[in-house]
Amino acid sequence: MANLKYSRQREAIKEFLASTKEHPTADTVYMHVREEFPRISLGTVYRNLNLLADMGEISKITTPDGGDRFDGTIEPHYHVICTSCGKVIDLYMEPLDSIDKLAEKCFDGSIESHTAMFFGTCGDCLKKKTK
Amino acid sequence: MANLKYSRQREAIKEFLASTKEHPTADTVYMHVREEFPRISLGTVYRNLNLLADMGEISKITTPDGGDRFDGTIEPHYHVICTSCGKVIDLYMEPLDSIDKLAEKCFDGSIESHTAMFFGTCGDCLKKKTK
DNA sequence: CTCTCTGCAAAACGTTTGCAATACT
DNA sequence: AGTATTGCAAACGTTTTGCAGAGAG
Repeated sequence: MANLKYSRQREAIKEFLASTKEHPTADTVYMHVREEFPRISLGTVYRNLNLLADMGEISKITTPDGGDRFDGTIEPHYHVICTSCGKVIDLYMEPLDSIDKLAEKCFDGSIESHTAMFFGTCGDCLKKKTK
Repeated sequence: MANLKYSRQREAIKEFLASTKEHPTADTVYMHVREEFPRISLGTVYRNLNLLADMGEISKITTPDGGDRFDGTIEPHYHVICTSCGKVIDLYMEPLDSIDKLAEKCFDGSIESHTAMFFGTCGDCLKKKTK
């Protein structure tokens, strides 16, 4: 894990993720980074996204509707998926660490972490519905 | 949605799911149902799993390590994925409805539901580690 | 010089779909 | 008879991988 060499492509991927609040798919990252590196390949994008996620520098979000999404921040937070427009939205609320303890009581084993994801209608879509 | 005809294959799929506490992938369901219906196709298994999930008769579990899993019960409960053996284990704890309200306070929109999934080491794997 | 990283293309993987035949009502 | 469902095979979208060459240390 320490045998890591610098790569401009990886840096660009990281920078792009840091610059957006969206939660791009690997393909979207590819499209954008390609503006700076026209010859970059999708394979390289995937390799670096996985590498960065494994190193804990970015996070990988598994969604129920196929196609993982990536998030430039590893600050603990949750996500809401808008059931109307499909957007993935950051939800900064206090980490629900307590539910791990709750879960542990009901589980034959030991809980290390959790993920949670919310479904609902985002502000923009709510407005459109009211019209 | 009301134009639904009985099918022995669908019934067998439902029965198999009801008979197991595991959380089989579509392929595992296919393997088992094939014992009774040797000519059933994977496409049919997928079509029925999705149909049953849409009707709310079974549930579909999205996991981070590719390959959805299916659960014969729709009773609200959570799941733990063992980081050691990969098993998906039922976790019956009081539904965390309160976290929806918590989330709503931090969200510009309205929350309808949530999913949560835990990661940890199951009892069996803990024992093996102790040895 | 060595070892990692890249681009490319092919393959793997899980899932969906079009079609003609079959089963249900 | 009419229509939902099936088996089959092909297609799909996403992700991974093998390889030879380029780039970093």
